[in-house]
Amino acid sequence: MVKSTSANLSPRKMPRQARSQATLEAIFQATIQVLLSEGRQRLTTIRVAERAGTSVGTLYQYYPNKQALLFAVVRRHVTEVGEQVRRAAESVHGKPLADIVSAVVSAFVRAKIDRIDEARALFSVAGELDSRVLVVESEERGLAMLTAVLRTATDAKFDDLPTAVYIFMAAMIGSTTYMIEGGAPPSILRAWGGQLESLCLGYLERAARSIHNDSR
Amino acid sequence: MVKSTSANLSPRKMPRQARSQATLEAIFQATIQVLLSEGRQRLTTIRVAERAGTSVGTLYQYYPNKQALLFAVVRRHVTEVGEQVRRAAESVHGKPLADIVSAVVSAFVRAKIDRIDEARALFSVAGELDSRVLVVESEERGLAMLTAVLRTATDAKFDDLPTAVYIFMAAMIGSTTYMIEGGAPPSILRAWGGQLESLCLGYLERAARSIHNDSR
Amino acid sequence: MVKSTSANLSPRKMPRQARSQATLEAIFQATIQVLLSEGRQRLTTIRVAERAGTSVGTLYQYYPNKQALLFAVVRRHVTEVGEQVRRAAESVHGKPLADIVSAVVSAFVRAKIDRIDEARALFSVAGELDSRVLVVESEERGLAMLTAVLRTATDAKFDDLPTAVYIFMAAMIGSTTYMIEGGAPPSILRAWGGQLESLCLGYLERAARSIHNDSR
Amino acid sequence: MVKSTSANLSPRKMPRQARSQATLEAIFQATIQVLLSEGRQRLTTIRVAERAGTSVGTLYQYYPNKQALLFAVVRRHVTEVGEQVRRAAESVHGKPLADIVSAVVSAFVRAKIDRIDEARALFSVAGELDSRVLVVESEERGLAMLTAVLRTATDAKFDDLPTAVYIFMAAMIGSTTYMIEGGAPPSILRAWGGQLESLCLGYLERAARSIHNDSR
DNA sequence: CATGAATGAGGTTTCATTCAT
DNA sequence: TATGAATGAAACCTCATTCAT
Repeated sequence: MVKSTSANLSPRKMPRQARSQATLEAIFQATIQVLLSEGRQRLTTIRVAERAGTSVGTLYQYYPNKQALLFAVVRRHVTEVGEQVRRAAESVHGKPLADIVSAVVSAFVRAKIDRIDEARALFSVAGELDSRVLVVESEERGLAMLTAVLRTATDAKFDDLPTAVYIFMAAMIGSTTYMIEGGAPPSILRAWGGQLESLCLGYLERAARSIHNDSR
Repeated sequence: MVKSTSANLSPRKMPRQARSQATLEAIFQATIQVLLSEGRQRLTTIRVAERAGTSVGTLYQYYPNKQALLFAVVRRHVTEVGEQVRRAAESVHGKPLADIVSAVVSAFVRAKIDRIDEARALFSVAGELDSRVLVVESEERGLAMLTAVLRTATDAKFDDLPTAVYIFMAAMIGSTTYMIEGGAPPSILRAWGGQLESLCLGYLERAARSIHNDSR
Repeated sequence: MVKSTSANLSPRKMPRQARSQATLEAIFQATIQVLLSEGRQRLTTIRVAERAGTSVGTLYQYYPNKQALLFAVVRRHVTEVGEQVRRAAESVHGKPLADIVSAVVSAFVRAKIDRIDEARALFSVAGELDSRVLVVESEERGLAMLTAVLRTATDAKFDDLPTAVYIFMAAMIGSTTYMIEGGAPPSILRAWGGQLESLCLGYLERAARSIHNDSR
Repeated sequence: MVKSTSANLSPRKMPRQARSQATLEAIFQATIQVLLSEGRQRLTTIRVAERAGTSVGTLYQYYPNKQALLFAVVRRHVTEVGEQVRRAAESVHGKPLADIVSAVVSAFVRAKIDRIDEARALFSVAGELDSRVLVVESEERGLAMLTAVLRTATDAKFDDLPTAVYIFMAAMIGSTTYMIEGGAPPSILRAWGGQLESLCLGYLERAARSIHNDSR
């Protein structure tokens, strides 16, 4: 078995033919499905190949080993969610705090819920050391991005911006993960966007010396 | 869905001899240590026994199977953290919201940080279905407890208490998990109690029709 | 009583490639050989695989577990012996008692002796509950078959046919098993067919009201 | 584990104190009970000790190893059954064939049925090499004994006495084993003595030059 | 003597990975 | 390229036996 060295975790090839592309995607989706239906412990290469409608041999043509498969699932998820949030953040540069929080939180929640299967599958892999690498990378990009946009808020200045941003992110990501994974009731799931916005905004307002503080 | 055998997850015997008691505890601690140093995937019964300074055979005298070992770790953690929070909550019945949040949050944070090894170990097992059972149970007790205490807050009434409590808990547990697991810098770790209190209180004040709302 | 899991005792796949077919048969024969040379207690999957010239992994591609291996050996033996006897019995419908007994007994003895390795191997597994299932099934078919043919005997009618048939079968199978397993001397082994015929015919004549009883 | 060398199979001590005697017997009976209720594969020393109401340690005070336990069960059974038959045979020296067969067969059947638990338990151990040794020994004594008594039959002389005796024994023991183990219906079980007598006598009369052959 | 905790070899089974077809 | 049979290391778990208490 391949030990968790950081080598060899990237896909083997990016095939140009359409058929190969389809196979690759089928394997990718199958990985998620097996993770959801069987759990991390029962995720085997043969099961994935079967669910994808191919054979193990073919699977190994695209991914050098099993870790790479998990890596791919995690990477795609965090990349895409990150991308959605980045776009939202860019569109509210230089707006008031409430607008920024609203845009960022709702983009995040939408992205997660659109990919809820991926999110849950990812969770069962969260304990894995190798997946952590990707998540930490993405976390750093997220912190930088949020720091940048919050600095432009027209109506709030933060004494300790790094801390505020960290808590913001922890609240947004952590509590959403808790909810998705904990099997929250539909009523909560529906209200999630608004509640999370309230949670984050409530915190950030407390953390900011609001510019109009005195005029209240 | 992941199959849940649910068979025989309770410890095999509670031995009376002092030697046995020590062995039992050594195995318990070894499980946590191996989980932390090697991760869930590399947690093997032999490795646990070795780290505990015994043999596999002995391990199996106390736990009927590997799942039971994990079960024991998770159960003890959630039980003890839950207990700390419960005590704190009882001591602030009928106090103002800020006091309640402060007491609950700081009890939770203290309990988690006192058991930070257990908490991290628990995380790498979070994906396992069997552990979920315990966590869900404990969640339900937590919700009931928080609902009860928040109802007694002298200065806040909630239109939608169930939702507010759920978000409160998700924020408290979820973001703490995120932080502990994400490897937060010491500066954050130190500030955690206060920040988390701010996060939760900010939210709950927004969610409450504050009694003195008008007099502001 | 011995617990009967009764799960998954049928072979895993019937492969089409010639290589696989050969492997399957090699494993089958190896099971018998190991049973004979080492006994049931020392029949291990690794030993079987080694003797078959393959690896354990391969063994498990064909049989889902060890029980299934034993099951296969027993099933094939009782099926084939049963088949031989059935054919012999059909060929003597409507003949005199002596002819019927002669045909049935000699077919049985020949079938057993032709497969004497299987027969001995089977014996060391006889205590196993799962094998009993098959044997009992085959016993029932045997009783039905013998009942049918004895009813057509031209020169004998039985007051209590069910009992007579049962004793006939018990004598035929039981004493042959005893002999094969007890390590009878070659002289006995050679004479077995005739002696067993004598044993069974002696009994059945006593059990029948012989039609020509009076004219003797 | 002790390999099946023929060493060390005898009980460790024959205790004189009554309490020890009782313990020894309890272990003996427990072995049979476990064999019947769990099967050979699940016969473990701990299970036997528990069922006997003692501890493994104590068990090992009386038997040097597990094989010795099985050995003891088998030995006692074959010894006692053999003894019953021997007494019956002695009582019919110099009597007619029918009397001899009747005495021997009914003694055998009675002895077996009186110890039917032992008989069944013994069966699940039959495949074991070590038990075979005892059975073969006892078989030899049996053959000698039956040869001796049949030679005194007043009304029958055998051309090939060794063969006749062997078949007699195989029929008696083999078919009884088949019946007991096959789970014969009660009707058969009740009729067994008479039927078996008929079986054996039918054969032996055919095998003998009956002295009064001419006078028929 | 009795107990039962401890040991660890050995058995069963799974699964990532390779490679001949 | 695709397939899936083969491999064997490694995981889980059991149990005969010993020995300190």
